[in-house]
Amino acid sequence: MIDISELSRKSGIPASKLRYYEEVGLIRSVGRNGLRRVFETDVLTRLSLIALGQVAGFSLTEMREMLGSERQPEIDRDMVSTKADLLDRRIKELTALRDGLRHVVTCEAPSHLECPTFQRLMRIAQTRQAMRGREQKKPLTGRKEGGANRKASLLDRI
Amino acid sequence: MIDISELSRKSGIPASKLRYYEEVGLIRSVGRNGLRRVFETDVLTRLSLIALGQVAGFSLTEMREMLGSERQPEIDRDMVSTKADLLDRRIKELTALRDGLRHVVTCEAPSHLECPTFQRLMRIAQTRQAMRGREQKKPLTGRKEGGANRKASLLDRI
DNA sequence: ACTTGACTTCAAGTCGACTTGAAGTAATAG
DNA sequence: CTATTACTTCAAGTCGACTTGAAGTCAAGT
Repeated sequence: MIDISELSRKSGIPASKLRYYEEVGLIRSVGRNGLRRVFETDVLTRLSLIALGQVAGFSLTEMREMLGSERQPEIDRDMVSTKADLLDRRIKELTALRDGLRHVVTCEAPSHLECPTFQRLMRIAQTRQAMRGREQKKPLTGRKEGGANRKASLLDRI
Repeated sequence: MIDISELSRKSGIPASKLRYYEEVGLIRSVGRNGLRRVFETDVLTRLSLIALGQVAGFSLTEMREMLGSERQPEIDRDMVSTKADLLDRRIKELTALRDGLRHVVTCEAPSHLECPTFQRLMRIAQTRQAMRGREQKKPLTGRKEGGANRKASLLDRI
């Protein structure tokens, strides 16, 4: 049992962020001491899990769904698997990109625009541009109302 | 010489986005026909270049600096090189992550939290969390005033 | 001469993940 | 018994990259 400042200290996460995470249901406090939130120490693990998920490209919303509000966070294997595949594709793209960039640095074609490697790169970018996913997102909080659309997909993030 | 709707059609980029790009100085129109913007056809190349840059993790601000307002976009080799290195690091991270995720799917440790691979992963995430860059950003437009701080670094995007 | 349709500007909204600031409260130190 | 300090809430701001909407303008077609 620790309070928010200690959790903050131990996790390296600012208190505001912790409050935010609680607000959106990613973590929960087990009670209060006066006004002060009191957490169980195992939220530390959960926080690591969340940080990991973020690096892997999960959104907080996804993670809330995955981790559930369960005591023992049980991980959805299908979701993880899908994400791994997504990562894999992204890695391939980035690798092509990296090699392309490296090439650009050393390439001595009169102009990059005439260099075939560069042109292949540009085609990659175009392709990406073309396939923009259209999905419905449910808001994390209900704080700000309004209802238009922008359909950022997983592909944008990973 | 083409007008915006044709540029939009040919590039697959919505007109609003093209106007925005012009507003922030990424592309420029060579004149007007009435109110209508008129572009030179070679902005198409520039737009590909921009798309490419985005995939590579450049921000629009960076690209404005790199591409300059020059006719022949000359590319800054140092910047590209740096970006390639950044990409490289990111690729390594993502690879570790992907392998880790794959492992998680098949791992039969009683709980993921006890699995050493998983714990190594979590350490990666923690490390990332720890090193948050602090840099000054100049705003792209002067549209919305205000001056607090949030220091998203390149690392967040790539 | 007028309508139409495609453009124009400008301000404001959107999204996710937070941070910031003002105003309030409550456990502890003296 | 009051300060102090550390928390609390809630609304609003931030960032980048755009999109949306209202209101205006203009060239071309009838």
